[in-house]
Amino acid sequence: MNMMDDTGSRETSATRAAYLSLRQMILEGKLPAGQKLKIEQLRTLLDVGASPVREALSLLTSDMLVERIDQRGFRAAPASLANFEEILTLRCTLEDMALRQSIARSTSAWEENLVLAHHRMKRMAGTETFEEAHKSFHMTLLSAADSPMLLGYCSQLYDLNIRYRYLAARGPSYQTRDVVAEHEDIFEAAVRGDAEAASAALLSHYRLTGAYLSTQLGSLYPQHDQSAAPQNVE
Amino acid sequence: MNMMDDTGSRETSATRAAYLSLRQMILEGKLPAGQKLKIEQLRTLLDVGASPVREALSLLTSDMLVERIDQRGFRAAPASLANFEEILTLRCTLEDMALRQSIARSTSAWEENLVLAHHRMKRMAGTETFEEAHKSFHMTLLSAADSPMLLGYCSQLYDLNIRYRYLAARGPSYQTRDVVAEHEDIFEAAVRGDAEAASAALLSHYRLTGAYLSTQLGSLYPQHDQSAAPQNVE
DNA sequence: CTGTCAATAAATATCGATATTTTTCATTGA
DNA sequence: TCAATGAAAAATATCGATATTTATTGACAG
Repeated sequence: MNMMDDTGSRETSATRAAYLSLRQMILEGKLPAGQKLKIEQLRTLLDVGASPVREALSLLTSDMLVERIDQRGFRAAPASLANFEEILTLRCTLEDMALRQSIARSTSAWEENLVLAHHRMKRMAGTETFEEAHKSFHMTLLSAADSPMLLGYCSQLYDLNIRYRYLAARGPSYQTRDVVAEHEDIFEAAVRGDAEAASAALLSHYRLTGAYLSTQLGSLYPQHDQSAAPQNVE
Repeated sequence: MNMMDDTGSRETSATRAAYLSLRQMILEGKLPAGQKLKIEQLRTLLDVGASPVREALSLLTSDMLVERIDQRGFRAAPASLANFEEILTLRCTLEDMALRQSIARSTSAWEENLVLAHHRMKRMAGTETFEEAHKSFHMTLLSAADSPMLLGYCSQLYDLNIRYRYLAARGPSYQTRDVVAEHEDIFEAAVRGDAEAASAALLSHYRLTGAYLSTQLGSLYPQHDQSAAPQNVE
C-alpha cells in the first residue's frame, strides 16, 4: 500500500526522469560545459538515489553531452569553437543527405506533417515551446528518409547545437536576421519537391546561423583550444 | 581488511571489464542480435554485481549495440539486412569525408603510422589479432582528419559492421576475393596523397565486401524485416 | 472453447551501506 | 624554499537487500 500520490502524472522511471532533467540542464547551460558532475550533488538536487543518477549519466554519454572518466566520475562535455564548427560541418553533410533522401521518398502524409510542423513553429514564435517546435520542423523535414541511424545522428547533432545557441546567447548582441523567411524558403522548396533548392536553403540557413554563433562564441573563447572532446571510452 | 588476491593484474573497474566483455560477446554473436539481456543472468556470467552490469549495458547503448526499453530491461540490438545496408551507406559517406580530410592534412608522422599499421595488418593475416590490426589500419587511414566526432562515428560504424561479418560467416560459403590487393591499393594511393584514388579504392573495398555480405545475409534473413525474436537461450 | 482477471513468479529498478580510489593538504627532510 | 610523502577527507564504484513493475499461469465466466 502506497502509491501514486503524486498529482496525476507519474509514469516514468527515476532513471528516465533524471536523464531528462540532466539533459535539459546541460543543454541550457545550467550545468556548464566541462563541469565536474558529482553524484552526491546531483543525487540531492534531483532527489533520487545514486544508481539512477549514474545510469542517467551513462545514458547521456550516448548523446555526447557527458563524458565518463573511468574511476573518476563524470563531467559535462566541454565546449569549444572547434567543436562547434565540427558539429556544423557534420550537420551540413548529414542533413543534406537526409533531406535529399526524404524528398525523394516524399509522400502525402509527409507533406501534411511538414505543413503542420511549419505552421506550429510559426505559431510558437517567441514562446517557451518554440525550441521544441523548431526541432520538430527540422526533423520532420528529414523524416521521410528511411534511415533511422542517419536520423539519429541528425537529431543528436541538432541537440548538441542547441547548447551552443544557449552559450552564444550570453555573448554581446542578439541576432536580427530574418529566420522566418529562411524557414519559409526551405519549407516551400521541400513541399515543391525541389531537392536542390531545399538543400541549398537548408545549408545556407545553417551556415548563416553558424557564422553568427561563431562570432558570438569567439568572444567567449579567446583562442585557447585545449583538449577537444575525446568521445569514446576505450 | 581484504584485498587483491587476484593474480597480480587487476587495474580496471568492474564496469569497464563488464563493458568490454559484453561488447565482445555481442560483436561475435555470442549474445545473438535481438536477445533479451537479463541482468541476473549476466551478473552470474560475468561474476559482478548488478550495478556494473546495468552501467555497462547503458554504456553499450552509446555504441548502438544494446537497446534499452524503459522499465523492461535491455536487449542486444536487432540485426537486419536493412540495417546492414544503412551502415554501409553511412560508412561510405563518412569515411570518404574523413579520408579526404586526412589526406589533405597528411603529415610525415601520419604516413609513418600508416606504413606501420599496414605492415602489421599483413603480418597478422590469419591470426587472432587480425581483426584488431585491420581496424587499426582503417582508423589510421582516417586519423589525420582533425575531427574527433567524425572519427568517432566512423569507429562506431566500423564496429557495427564487424557484427555482420560474424553473422555472415555462418552463412553458406566463404569469400575468396583478393582483399590484400584492395588494401594495398588504398594504402598506396593514400601515401601518394592521391585523395581521389584512395577514396575510390576505399569505397570500392567497402562496397565489394558489402555486396558479398548482403548475399550471405540474404540467406539468413528471408525477407522479414525485424521486430526481433524475444527468445530466451538458457 | 475462449477471453478476462487475479494471483504468482520473474525481472527490473532503486535504495542504503561499504569498499576503493582519488584528491587534498599539511608535514618533513633535503 | 620546494618537492616528496603520507594520512585524512571526499568522491567514486560496487554490493546486497528491497520495492516495483512486468510477465505468466490457471481458474472461471460467458
